[in-house]
Amino acid sequence: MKIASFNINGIKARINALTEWLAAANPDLVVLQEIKTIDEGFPTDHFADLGYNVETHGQKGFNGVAILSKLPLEDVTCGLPGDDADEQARYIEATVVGERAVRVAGLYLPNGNPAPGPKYDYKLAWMERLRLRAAELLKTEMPVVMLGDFNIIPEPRDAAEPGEWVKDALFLPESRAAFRRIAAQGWTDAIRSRDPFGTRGPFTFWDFQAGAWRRDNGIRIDHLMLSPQAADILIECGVDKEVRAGEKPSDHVPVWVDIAA
DNA sequence: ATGGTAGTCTTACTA
Repeated sequence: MKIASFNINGIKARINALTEWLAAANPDLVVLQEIKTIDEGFPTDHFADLGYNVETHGQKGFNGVAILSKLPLEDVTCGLPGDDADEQARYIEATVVGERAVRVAGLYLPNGNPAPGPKYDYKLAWMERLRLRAAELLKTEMPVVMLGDFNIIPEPRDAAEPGEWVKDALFLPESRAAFRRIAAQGWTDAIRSRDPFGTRGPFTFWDFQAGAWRRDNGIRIDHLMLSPQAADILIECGVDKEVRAGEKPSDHVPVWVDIAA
């Protein structure tokens, strides 16, 4: 079962790029971030015609997450538990049943800039809520794939120019510690696990500004976190870097994992 | 110190 994550930065602007990537990569399930539309504005019928079941958790103008899945989705829940007053659409979970049931948690973690400030406080509070939810997911002892745009650069080797990020919410020590605290519950960072001693990249995001793509000034912020039961059945994973060179690209590229499920 | 680019349904805000 091939499970992917793609921050598309606006479904209206990215419908062609997403459709082309789906045809090329043929994922069984993909979680999307930054759909930037309300549920009613999502082109559900278009993706249904391509053979995908569609679940959306949208919001007007900003944020918004979704799941496209060839296999039926069960027990879909929208929103990260822990704050009923949080109106930002950044989290969706579902169970997908192939040869066995897999719980998928798709997330768009707050950016947090500028730091310090209220946006950074929201990021850290959101990560604490995610830590609690992640612990609950591990308790199920199901294969769980928790994936999406984490807006976290875990280590200096995950940035082409780490020095440019030292005051950024994506790389501040407190951000990285919060991410590490979740990972240390028992999650495997799939991409890093395939190249544990790698010294640079692979990157998943290149800013639209300042020629970042041309200069390969990227960062790795889209992550595939596997529960122990999911890590045990890991076959392969990857980053579809070539998508960034396509027509009207997102600033992120897809990341994917293939598991025996 | 600043700017650089892209998306949304704003004429600002987010990233």
